[in-house]
This record gives sequence, C-alpha cells and structure tokens, in this order.
Amino acid sequence: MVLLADHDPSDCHSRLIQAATEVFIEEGYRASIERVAVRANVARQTLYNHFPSKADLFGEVIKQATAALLVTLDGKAEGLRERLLRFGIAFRAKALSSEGLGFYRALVAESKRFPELAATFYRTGPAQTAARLRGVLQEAMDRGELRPADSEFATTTLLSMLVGAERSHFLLSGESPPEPDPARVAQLVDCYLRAFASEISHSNPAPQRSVP
Amino acid sequence: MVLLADHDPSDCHSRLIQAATEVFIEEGYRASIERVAVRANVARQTLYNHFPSKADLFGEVIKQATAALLVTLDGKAEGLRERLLRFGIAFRAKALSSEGLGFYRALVAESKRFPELAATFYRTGPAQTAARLRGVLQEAMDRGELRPADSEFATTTLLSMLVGAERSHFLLSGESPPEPDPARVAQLVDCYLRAFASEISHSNPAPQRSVP
DNA sequence: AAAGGATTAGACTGGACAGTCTAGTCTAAC
DNA sequence: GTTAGACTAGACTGTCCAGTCTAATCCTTT
Repeated sequence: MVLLADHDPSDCHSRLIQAATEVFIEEGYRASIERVAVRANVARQTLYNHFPSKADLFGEVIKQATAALLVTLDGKAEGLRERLLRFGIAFRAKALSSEGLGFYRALVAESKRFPELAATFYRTGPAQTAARLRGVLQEAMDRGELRPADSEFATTTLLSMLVGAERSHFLLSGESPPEPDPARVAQLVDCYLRAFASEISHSNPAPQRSVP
Repeated sequence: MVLLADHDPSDCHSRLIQAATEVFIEEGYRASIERVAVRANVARQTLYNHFPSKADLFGEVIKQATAALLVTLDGKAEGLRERLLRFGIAFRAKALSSEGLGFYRALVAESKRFPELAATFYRTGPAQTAARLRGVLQEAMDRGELRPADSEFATTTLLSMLVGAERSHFLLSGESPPEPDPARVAQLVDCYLRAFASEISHSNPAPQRSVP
C-alpha cells in the first residue's frame, strides 16, 4: 500500500483509515461499512465511535491520501531533463499503480456526490503538483532552455503526455497495471523537450536516441 | 444530447435507451430504474418488458453510445496537419463535452462491476479510434512526413496530449466543461508535429543533438 | 365489435445496507 | 477491587431499490 504507510497497527483509528483506504480503492464508495470494519478487525460500532458517518470516513481517506499523492520536484542541482525524468517516473508510478488507479476510479465515481471533496482533492493534490511543475518550466523558459510559451499550456501538455491515454487504457481495458517503465518516461520527456526546446539555444539536449 | 440522435420518440424502446443514456450520464449506474422509466414517460413494467434487467439496459446504452463516440479520420485529400486538426477538434469535442465526461465517469465507476462491458467498450471505441489514427501516422512516417518512430507510441502520445490532464481537471474540479477551442487544438497539434516532425523537415526544425 | 398485444399504476417481496441500541467484556489506572 | 473508557457482538430500524405481480386500460387489427 503506497498511499498510507505511517499507521500504528495497534491504533484503531489508524487501522480504520488504512482499511477504509484499501477497501475504497478496491470497491469504491459502494463498499459496505461492514467490510471496512472487518478489514480493520474492529466492530462496526467502533468505527462509528471514530467517524460520525461513512461520508466522513471517506473524506478522511481522501484527505490523507491526497498528501501521499503529491509528487516531489526537488533536485535543483540537476539539469532540466534529469529533473523531468525523475518527476515523470515518480508521477507515472503513482498515477498508474493499482492503488493510484483505484483511487482515481473511486474519486471520479463519486465526484458528483461529493463535489466539494473532489474539488478540494483536486486543488490540494494534482493542481499543487501542476503548479510546482509549472514553476520549474517557467524558470527553464526564463533561462532560455525552453522556448517561451504559455506555461500553463506547457504544464498541462507534459502532464497529459505522462499518463493521459494510458490511464484510460488501464481503467477500462481490464489489463493489470503496468510495471514502472523508465525508458518510456525518457521517450516521453525527450519528445516533450523536442517540442518545447528553445529555437535558438540548444544548450539543452534532446537526445534522439530514445525514439526508435 | 450528442450520444444518441436517431431515436423515434414514439418508440418505447428507443425512448428508454435515450432516457437511460441521459440518466446514467447524469447519475451513473446508481441511478434508479424508476428515474429512467419516469424520464422515458413509461411505466416501470414497460421497461422490464424491453430489457430483462438494469444491467442489460446499461449494457445496451454503452453499446449504442460506443458507436457514437467513434471519431472519424477521413479526409485523405487534406494534408497531415489539417487532418490531425480536424480529428483533434472532433475528439476533444466528444471527450470533453458534458455528455462525454459523464459517460466516461459512469463507465470508469462501473468498470470493476462490469469488466467485460468496459473492456468491450474500450476495444470497440477508443481502441478503434486509436487504431485508425495509428494508421494515419504510420502512413505519414512512411511518406517521411513524420520521423520514423514506434507508431503505438506516436498514437498514444497524441491522444494523451489531446485530452489527458484536462479530462481529469473537468471530472474532478467541478468546473463546467469547456467550450470547444480550435486554437488550443492547433497549439497541441503543432506542438506534436514539432516533436514528431521528420528530422530533415523544413518547416518544423527539430533541435540538433548536442553534448549530453 | 371483438381480440390480442402492449402499456399502465401501484402494491408487494426480498435483499442490502447505514446507522442505532443494548448488554456485556476487557483493560488500565487508581 | 473498583471504576471509567474503549471495544465487541449482534439484534434492530428505516430506507432504498431491483424486480415481480395483478388488474385495468388503451390501441390496432381484423
């Protein structure tokens, strides 16, 4: 379980959130409260001692997982390509993992029923990640490593390329999620850099090696 | 309603599928059978005269909408860029419309409960579209208009760029879906062509390889 | 006009499930 | 040992809903 690691198994509250996270990822919000309680080795009443309702429990799960889904972008020392590679690998690992896909499925499924929850998740999760990436790309543009462009567009495009169609593929096709594939990330990042490379300066290399 | 147009409103069967499509798009499979019947101005029993169960009705809705979601790629006469533009505009229009998003939400939400249905949809819908696009891109590569590359990769990348992050944005953020934006498609397609342009291409020079 | 098929309203069944209640158990602190 | 607080098992309520059943009605065809 990637999404929650720091849980004291002797603590009911933690065990409940852990169990609920797993169950909601597997079955979505439709999963019964009973299943969560059983998974946590706890009586149903105990669950209600800790959370006023199923919706609150769901909210708590989303809230805690949101933080765990943020993808780091540090590594100022590295060059742009290396930074994007590390980011891309981490991003894909979370988004295309079995947990990431299940989480996404559950949240999308309930985004009509819990609109404010979904919006909050989006703002504090994906949108945060996008904002940080945008900063990195904007700096690279300022340095002349990337051609000047709308940084919102540049950010969205990279994020789209990294998971876009594949997320849908694994959500719908029934195939089990892919192994992490750093080579594919390299292909994508190089592709991206080729499209966004500065027209003048080629100080930022966009190796063609990884495009077969 | 984009997804179903050719329905005789005097025909119960058609009206039921139409109503079910709308209701499932709005509320997902959780929507009650009663709501579908009311929307179709039909008694609940009549619905069961036409469809043996709710699941069958859902399957029928998916089946019919799948065809409507296919995006055409004809226009052999045009140049590659124009063809991709027209494709991109049509593709985004369907994928990012309110109906397209609702449909996607409903299907993703139930892809665990109806795995074979989701897989069939995927194979005969998105995967079909991807296969056609792949053919177009492969031809362009053969003609030397695009650099030689894995055509699966080239296809996935374009499809990702066209909707990827934005689909998630509109599914989760609660914002209402965007107006069609041909300018954005043009931006994306040009971006894509820059990344996949033939290396000897004149109008879209790819960055040269330099010291890593 | 009669017949047959489709449609209708509404009652009904059975199952699932969120949430409550109760009576009892366990444990740790004093 | 007593007490307080957390936990447990399981019965119970109320709601929602898929799917069935029935008896009446409407429409079309002959």
